[in-house]
Amino acid sequence: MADGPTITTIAERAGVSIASVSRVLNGLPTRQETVRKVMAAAEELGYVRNAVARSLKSRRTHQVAFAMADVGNPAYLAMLRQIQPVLKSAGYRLVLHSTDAVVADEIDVLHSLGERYVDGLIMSPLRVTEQHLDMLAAARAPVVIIGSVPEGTPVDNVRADSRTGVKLAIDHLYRLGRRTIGMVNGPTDTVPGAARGAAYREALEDLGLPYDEELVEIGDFYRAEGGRAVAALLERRPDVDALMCANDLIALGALDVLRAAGRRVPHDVAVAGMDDTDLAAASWPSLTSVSLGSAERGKAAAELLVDRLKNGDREPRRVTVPPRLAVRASTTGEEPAPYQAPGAERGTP
Amino acid sequence: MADGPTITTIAERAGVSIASVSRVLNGLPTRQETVRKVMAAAEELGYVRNAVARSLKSRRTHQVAFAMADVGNPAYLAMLRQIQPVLKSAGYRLVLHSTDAVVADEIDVLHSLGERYVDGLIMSPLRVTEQHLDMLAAARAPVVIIGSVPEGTPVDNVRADSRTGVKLAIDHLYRLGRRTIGMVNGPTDTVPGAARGAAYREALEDLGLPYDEELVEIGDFYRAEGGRAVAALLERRPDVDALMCANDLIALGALDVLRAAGRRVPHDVAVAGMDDTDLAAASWPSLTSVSLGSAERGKAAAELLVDRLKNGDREPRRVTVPPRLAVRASTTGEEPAPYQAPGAERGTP
DNA sequence: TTGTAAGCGTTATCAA
DNA sequence: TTGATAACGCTTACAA
Repeated sequence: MADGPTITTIAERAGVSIASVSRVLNGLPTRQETVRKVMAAAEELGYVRNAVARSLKSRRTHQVAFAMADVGNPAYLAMLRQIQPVLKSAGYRLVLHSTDAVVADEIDVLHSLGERYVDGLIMSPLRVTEQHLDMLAAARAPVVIIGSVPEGTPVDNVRADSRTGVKLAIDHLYRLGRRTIGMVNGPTDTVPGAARGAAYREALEDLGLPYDEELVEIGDFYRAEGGRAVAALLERRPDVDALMCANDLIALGALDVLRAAGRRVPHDVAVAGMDDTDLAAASWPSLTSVSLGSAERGKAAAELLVDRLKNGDREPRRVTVPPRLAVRASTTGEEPAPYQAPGAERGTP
Repeated sequence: MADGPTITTIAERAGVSIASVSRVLNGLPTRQETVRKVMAAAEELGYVRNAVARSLKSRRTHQVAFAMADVGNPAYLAMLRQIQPVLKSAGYRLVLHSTDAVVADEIDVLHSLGERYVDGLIMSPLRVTEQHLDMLAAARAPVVIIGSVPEGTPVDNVRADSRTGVKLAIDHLYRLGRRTIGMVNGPTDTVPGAARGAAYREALEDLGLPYDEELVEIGDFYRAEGGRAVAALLERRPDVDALMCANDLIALGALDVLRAAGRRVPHDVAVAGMDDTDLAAASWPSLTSVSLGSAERGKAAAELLVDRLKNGDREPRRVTVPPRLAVRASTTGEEPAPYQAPGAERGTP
């Protein structure tokens, strides 16, 4: 942990000026003999370039930040997993910010761009407030937002399409012959809750099915809460033959409760989740689930940012990632063969 | 995205020297009038300190790196989730490195400490090679290793105890009356594979049970592979009444295959996994699983590093985190009540 | 081809 | 209490 050598140390050792050292290190035209001497000295001293000093001079840190509410959330994790390699291969390090779903922390991150410790930022805010928009307009580094921003906001933007996602699932249930399709949602004062609730209603309308408030139950985006909500729904409407759950955890809660109630899935009640997390493939029966393309959104966001860091100013771009329905046993009854490898699973070590 | 103001800009605006600006900004004793002028100018200009310049001067970046094979791996994710808040509250940013299980990449990360873009590093290497040890001895910043390093290695070190972990599970199975306990392991040329295989053998010995090679099957740490291995084992030893699986994915594969074979879990065959991932609680039947304390290890590592960054040189410290057995239905047959909230689940948004 | 020197934006020393 | 100035470690004109 001794103090590292600098170009000055090398210059002395090699008997040349620091300018020559720098030139050699950067591959600029230099006399062969000088190159040799400098390389030898650098080698002997175990020289490594000081990234901070380079950044100060070049005004580039080769770092990019990714800010989201919580890495533990599978959706953000999926984004992160795609963002990382894109940045890495473009030569950027990744700085991770967890904002714990606190808006003030998000604003903080935007503000901290002024410190210039990163060249750009990818942010997936919970919701975009007025304050966000103000800060975005004044941001001191390029920002890519994963989520929706108003037309005209001067940032690149990647969005999901949860409305179409819900529709995919509802249409699927309808084609399977289900006509009494309930909805188990999370709080409707959240962005996803509101969007998914509205989408459910629209999807029914498109199919000519009546919207019935009795078939809708609001809980929270967790397994136990989801289970409770499903129990209440079943109590009220024992004739329900399908459940559209606003996320996978709620759907797992639904499976718990249906099993306890002696209802067979999908024979009596078909169940669909959303987000297509690892849990969907792990549960039994495995869970049909709508993927909103978190992985793709992460990848797109990283690519947009890298592109912008190359080409300073172009028009802000917008990318919308289409949803995808992963059909599994909880609606069709057909478990995949046990030996068939599911997607990218990860385990020990 | 205009070029940000610097202390020079402020100095001009306030009609004072840059030294005064710096003093005010750092809360050093200054005349009230000067403070006012400087603060006003800083405010108007929307000044934010340049972190890079500060770092160059102070030789501290307030950044810490965490390097592991793959964030997608639940064990590393659990570490990350604990590391993040510890660092954050200590005033450090987190730089994330995924090494993709490539040893050269790990060495690279160690080498890059010389660039001084971080004040310290937490690393969870796959295995610690000679080269690792050489680099660690010469590391240009404090390092905490999650994993085992030889006695005398000059780094703080946090380790799990997989041997005791396996023993916990085997003892549990034994107490439930199982006497023909099979082992489904991953490759034994990996560190976890070797350790868990050896621990299985020892645990049996401790109980006075014979070690029988026929009861051991090697596959890989994935669900499909695990299933295949279990099928082979069942074929050879249909009398097996319990399966110790080297991780949760293997255990899920075991559940798949046992179900397909018409064997009831746990009535005919009890199943235990390892790592206690989210999947263990999500599966059905829910999975008894050994936690090796990834979360605790992450937390301990972060705390060790923060402590060392405060108190330059103290003796290297070693922390061992004890394993814990999460008992669930795959061994006891008792599903938790559906309404009972499982651990910290995360979902939408 | 090489060296001198300025400058990136700070902090910190030293006189005034 | 303040200002001029020298670092921090690097890149890059500009001169030699």
